[in-house]
Amino acid sequence: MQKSEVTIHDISKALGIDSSTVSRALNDSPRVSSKTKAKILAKATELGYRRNSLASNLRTNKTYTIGVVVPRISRNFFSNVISGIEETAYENGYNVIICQSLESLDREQKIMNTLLSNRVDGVLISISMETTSFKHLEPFKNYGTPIVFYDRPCNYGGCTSVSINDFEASFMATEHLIFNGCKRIVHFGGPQHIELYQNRKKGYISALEKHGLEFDKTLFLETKLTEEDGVKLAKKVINIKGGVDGIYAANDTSAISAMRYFKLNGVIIPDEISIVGFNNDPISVVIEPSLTTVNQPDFEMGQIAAKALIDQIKEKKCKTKALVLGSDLIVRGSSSKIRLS
Amino acid sequence: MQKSEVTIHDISKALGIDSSTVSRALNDSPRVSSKTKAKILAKATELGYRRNSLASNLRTNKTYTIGVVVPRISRNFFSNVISGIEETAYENGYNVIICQSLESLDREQKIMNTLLSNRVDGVLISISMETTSFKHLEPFKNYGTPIVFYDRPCNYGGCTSVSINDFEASFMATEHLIFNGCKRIVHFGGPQHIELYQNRKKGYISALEKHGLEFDKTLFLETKLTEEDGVKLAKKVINIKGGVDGIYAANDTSAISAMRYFKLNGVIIPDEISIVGFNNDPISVVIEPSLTTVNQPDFEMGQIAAKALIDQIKEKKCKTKALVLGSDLIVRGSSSKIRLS
DNA sequence: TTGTAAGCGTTATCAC
DNA sequence: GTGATAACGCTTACAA
Repeated sequence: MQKSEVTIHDISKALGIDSSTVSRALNDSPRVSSKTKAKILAKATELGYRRNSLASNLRTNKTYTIGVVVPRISRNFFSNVISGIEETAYENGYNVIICQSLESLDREQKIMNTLLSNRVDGVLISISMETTSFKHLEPFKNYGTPIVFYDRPCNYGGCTSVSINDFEASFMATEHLIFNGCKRIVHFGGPQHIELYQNRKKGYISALEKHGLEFDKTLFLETKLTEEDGVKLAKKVINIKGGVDGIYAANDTSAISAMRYFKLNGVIIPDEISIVGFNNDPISVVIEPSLTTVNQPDFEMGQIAAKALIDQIKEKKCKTKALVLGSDLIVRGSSSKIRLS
Repeated sequence: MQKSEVTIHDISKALGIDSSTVSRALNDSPRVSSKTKAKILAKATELGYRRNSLASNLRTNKTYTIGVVVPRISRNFFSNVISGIEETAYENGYNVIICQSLESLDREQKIMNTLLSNRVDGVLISISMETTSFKHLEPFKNYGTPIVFYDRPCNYGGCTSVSINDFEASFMATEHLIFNGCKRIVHFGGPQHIELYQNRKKGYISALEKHGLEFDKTLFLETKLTEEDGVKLAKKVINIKGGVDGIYAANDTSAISAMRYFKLNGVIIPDEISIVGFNNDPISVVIEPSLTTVNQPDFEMGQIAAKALIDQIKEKKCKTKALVLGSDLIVRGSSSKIRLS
């Protein structure tokens, strides 16, 4: 019931040892004899001492905390990335502070301000879909606080980006539809100021061209790829002149939402329209037919991004511009002319 | 390119105004004339000043940060709770630091230690499935740092718990199966040292008894309700002597996993076995047949828990022991003898 | 190996 | 309304 805040000075007084020695002992410095170290540690636990990180961080100008900015933690892909980040961070003695931008630039700016004020040692960020300028990242440069982008790479200040090869993955996905006989393939694209979605579009176009299919602008539909967008997109697809026999969506959320709309409206998948998504969301394997989709190494991406950031915090490593991970297409029922379970 | 850390002293020097006045101005104290306030603010932005929260927090012994401990952020229910927490926290000027226990007591203990060291102003926690002792919460009492439980209530130190009425929800769910003609209903239960799962079991038993169905111990199956558990449970159910015509699962994860196993093995749902889950996971509406499930006000739960905690941090409110929210059963195809979409 | 003393950046308590 | 000064709890030269 004591409202104590036991400090090193309390331990110091209790033992008649100077607080500097206590500090050293608690930090396991080799400059303290093991005898006194033991005495101090014992007293510390006895009194219920807990280091005050605030004071310590202020003094050392290190927080051992990294900020993680994520568009939306409820997306399975991102929550797996976060788990990977946490794993690596904790292994290296870093704490993680997670913030959701909810795809809003305004929130993202506020978040960056708080992270700055809290003097995080580094930031891992997947920029929001609204982010077009990087002004809110500038201050970090001045402070020498490293930033690493994950999933959505950015050409900014020579920062490292960790992602998959979106062009190639997109190319594969589109080509798969072509191999399955699709000739009029719609692409559900994301905001085109985001490099990631540009690359997915480019991969799509490139695959079309390789197979002698001309890129038809009316078959490219740009949205934020939310569940609501999925329904709107599905409606549009149904009304496209000349018909559509395939869809390559830049995420599963929109693909699944569209699929559900099609099913409710009697459009047979994959017989009438084949669909390929992106992210391998848990729903993609449950929906019927199951959704063909691009699988990314999400957990690993988190680990690698965290490792890269920590290396930069320790400034032992030179910055790698881009770390590119592999990905693979998981073929399921939604894209095959023969129905699979 | 400057490696500056602009402090109030820099502003102080630049203007020939004492740093204490600068501090007051930056905190919008009424004891500074608006003229000097304007001058200081202008200089601050000019120099790119950012408050050092570490120093400020150390001095004031307040961090305006609350720790959130969550079993697993990838669970839709929890990520929605988190969104609710963040919303309310930010509105009230609090930062949120999210930590995953991954249902491990060991991790939970480590997390609590870090939160303590970081001197969070309060903690919101949904205890892990392994948590049987509360020793790791003790230190918070000594520091006078309030703790609020959410989703999984606990009788500990007079702390507030925010949850739904699990007994009632469970009762409803089970009764619904009975109304649909089920006589041999299996319950997929969670760890019974957790109050939440005790209450769900009690609700199940109570509903059975009300309708003259005896509680059969062999129909109660306790696991951690993971996806893997769902498969194991489904196998067991198929082999239960005397057969089974209904399942009430304490979460959707296990229910959905079991459903998928049943479907692959030719067990027809709901004709042969009706199923009801818990949490209204996004998958529950996509799977076929869609899953009848208990819907909880997740986002709201987060808001309310955060509000309760913040009130206690400000010590303006007396502690309410328990805050109980409503819930409702969403009836879908998995529990009706007539198939629904 | 241990002690002394200064300081991290901010705010609170006095004065004036 | 503003200024001087001490203090929050910890770390780290430097001294002993």
